[in-house]
Amino acid sequence: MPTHYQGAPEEVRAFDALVKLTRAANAVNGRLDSLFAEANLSTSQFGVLEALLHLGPLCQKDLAAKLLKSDGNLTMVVGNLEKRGLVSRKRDAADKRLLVVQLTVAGRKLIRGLFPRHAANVAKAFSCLTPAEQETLGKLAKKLGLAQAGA
Amino acid sequence: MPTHYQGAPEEVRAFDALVKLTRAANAVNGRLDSLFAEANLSTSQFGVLEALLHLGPLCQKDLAAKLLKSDGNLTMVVGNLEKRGLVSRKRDAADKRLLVVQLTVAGRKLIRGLFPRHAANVAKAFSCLTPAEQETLGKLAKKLGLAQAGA
DNA sequence: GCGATATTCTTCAATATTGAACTATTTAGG
DNA sequence: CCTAAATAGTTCAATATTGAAGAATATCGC
Repeated sequence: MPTHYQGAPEEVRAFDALVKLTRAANAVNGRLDSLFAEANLSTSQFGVLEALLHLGPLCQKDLAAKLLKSDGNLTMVVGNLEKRGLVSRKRDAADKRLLVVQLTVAGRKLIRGLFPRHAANVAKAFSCLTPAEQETLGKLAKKLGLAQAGA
Repeated sequence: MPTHYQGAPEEVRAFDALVKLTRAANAVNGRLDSLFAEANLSTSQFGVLEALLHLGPLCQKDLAAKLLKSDGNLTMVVGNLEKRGLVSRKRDAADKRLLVVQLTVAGRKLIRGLFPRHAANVAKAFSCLTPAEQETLGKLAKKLGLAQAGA
C-alpha cells in the first residue's frame, strides 16, 4: 500500500482512508495475537474457541460464516484443534451432513482462562481513543463494511 | 469475533469497535481482490507490483516493511512474481546483501493497466462515506494504528 | 584491520487460506 | 416416490504467512 499516488481527489482520499484502515486493523490484531501465541493458538484457532464459548456448539458452516473464512479452511482449523483435544466433532443425528463442533473440557478451560486477558487487551488497544471516538470509528467502519456486500 | 460478550463497558465498547473495524477492512480488501484475481495475482503480489510502480526499485527488506509482512514471506512472493517474469532481482553492487527488486517490462505493463481500475475500485468502495466521513475514519484509524506500536 | 555485532536474505516446518472438484445427505418438484 | 438441485464437509494444489535457524555481507569499536 504505497502512499505516493497522484490521481483524482476522491481516489487519493479513499486510498488514504484504506491504507490507514488496513494498517490499524493489522496493528490491533497483530498485538492481540501475542496472547494467542502464548497458548500456541493461531488467530483462527482462538476465534473458533471464542465463538464456541460465547455461542455454544456450532456446525462448521456457521463457524466459517462467523469467522469470515472458507469451508475448506474450517476443516483444517477445527481439525488442528481436535488433534490437540480442545474441541470435538459430532455428526448431527437429525441432519447427517452437519458436524457439530463443541469445546472439550480442556478447550473450555483454556479459552475461559485466556478470554479475560484477551478482553483486557482489546480494551487497552482501544484506550488511545475516547469512548466517543471508538463509537464513531465503529459506526463508520460498520457503514463501510455493510456497503461492500451489495457491490 | 462473536458479539455476545458481557463484560466491563469499556471492554464491550472496544470489542464492538474491533469487530466492525476488522470486518470493514476484510470486506473492502476482499472486494478489491476480485480485480487482482482477474490477473491471477494474489493480494501480496499486487501489493509488490503497486509499490514498485509508485516507489521505484526496492530491496526486499523495504518491500516487507511497506507491505507489513515478514522477510521470509517476501522471498516467496517476489519469487513467484519472478517466475512469471513480472519482476527481476539484481544483487546490489554497493551492498551485496541487498537484492533490488524491479518491474520487468511485462510487469510494468500489467500493473499500469490494472492500477487505474484498482484506484476506481477503491474510490467506489469508499463512496458510501462522505469525504468528511472518510477523513474522520482515516484519522481515527491512524491514531489507533500508531498507538499500537508503542505497546 | 579484526573480531563482535548487525543486517539481508534464504530455508524450513507448521499453519492458514482459497477455489474447485468431489462425496454424502437433504430437500423440492413433479 | 424419484430425480434434480441445494447444502455440508473433505480433499487437493497453489500460495501465503510466520518465526527460527543459518549463510553471506557489512559495520562498528577498539
